Amino acid sequence: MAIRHLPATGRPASAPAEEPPTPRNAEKPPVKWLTATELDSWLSLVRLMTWLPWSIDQQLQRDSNLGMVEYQVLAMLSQSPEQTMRMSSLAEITNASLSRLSHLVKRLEKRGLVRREPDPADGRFTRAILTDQGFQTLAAAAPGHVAHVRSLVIDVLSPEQLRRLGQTADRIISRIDTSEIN
Amino acid sequence: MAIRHLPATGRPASAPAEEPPTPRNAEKPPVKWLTATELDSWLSLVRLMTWLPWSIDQQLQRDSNLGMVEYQVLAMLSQSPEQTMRMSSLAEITNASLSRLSHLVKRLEKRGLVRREPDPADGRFTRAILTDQGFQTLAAAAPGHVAHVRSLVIDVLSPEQLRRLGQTADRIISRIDTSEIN
DNA sequence: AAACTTGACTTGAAACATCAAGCAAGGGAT
DNA sequence: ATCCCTTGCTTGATGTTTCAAGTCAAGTTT
Repeated sequence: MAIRHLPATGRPASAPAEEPPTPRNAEKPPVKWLTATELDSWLSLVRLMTWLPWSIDQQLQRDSNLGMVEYQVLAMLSQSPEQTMRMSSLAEITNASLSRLSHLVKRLEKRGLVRREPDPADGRFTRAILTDQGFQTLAAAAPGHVAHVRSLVIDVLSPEQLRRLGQTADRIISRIDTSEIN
Repeated sequence: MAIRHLPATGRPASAPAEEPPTPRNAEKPPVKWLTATELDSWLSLVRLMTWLPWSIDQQLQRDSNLGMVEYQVLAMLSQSPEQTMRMSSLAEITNASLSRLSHLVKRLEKRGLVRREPDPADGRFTRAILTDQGFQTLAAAAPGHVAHVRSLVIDVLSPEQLRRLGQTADRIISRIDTSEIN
């Protein structure tokens, strides 16, 4: 008797076995298990969510000694007026908790890539500021990162496929947003 | 002067600013930066990879006190003959390092959801075995998990969209596989 | 049959993330 | 003015992951 449902990752090679759904007994809505095709697609997506970030991290770490979130922080700062952003905005944009970001930025600060100061306008905010060295680091990391993203994603899909992928992603994200509100 | 490239997550609301590519000077291949549309799609994908796993984890943790990998471990075991798998297979399938899996399974073992024993056939392998209680836990967690996956992904896409999404994911994954080999 | 090598883990320390408090600045409300 | 309350972090303890060794069973060599 198996639970016919889900997450199994595994590189393409190993496909998960299929089985009939568990017998339902109780009176609650009888659980709409996934069909075989749905399951397949879902598992592909799970694999993607598992391996793609891993691969991106891998490349960044290896070539530039940066994790993806750290890269994002630097990248976002570099695009902001005065290379500056509030901690809270950075946190939101990178999906890091404030706490995580605080620790992380402290480490970046120790490495000299970022500087922090209280916002003169409102002392509650902390402004994170990209240093020169931080910019250099980012500039050095960017080409390799872009090349990697291209070779894994952009260049293996047709423009049309890529566009659709993006739209589908947005669709799912919007569902997450609304489901997380209540 | 900004680095015109990438990862910025942020909930749908905040869109990252665009800027011209950094001037190239050196003699290396001149970096094919992403076009605006490519960047958009890529950022959507990054958001998906950031938030979807987060949301799944969230639900599992809240309702069943399990992380996604733990769930996967239980699920994979439940589908295996004798509810048993070798650590190495589990590691591969869940994309956990052996070390991570070892720690993780130790915790599951402490919770009584899994048992371990050396493979009688070859003492180098360790077999992880789903306990009864582990199965109960999984069975209790599955319906909510499936419902969540449905509401975020399966039920918001047409069968055709879902199929395409899965295929695209596979395509990217296969690129990762080959790129990681060398 | 030692002496190696390999494969499959396990372990402990260090890096990092999460969680629960704490703290300080800026508004109100009284 | 003083007392709350909220906001935006920061910190320390705790938990998890990663990293570098270490262990131990099976082969392989010699």
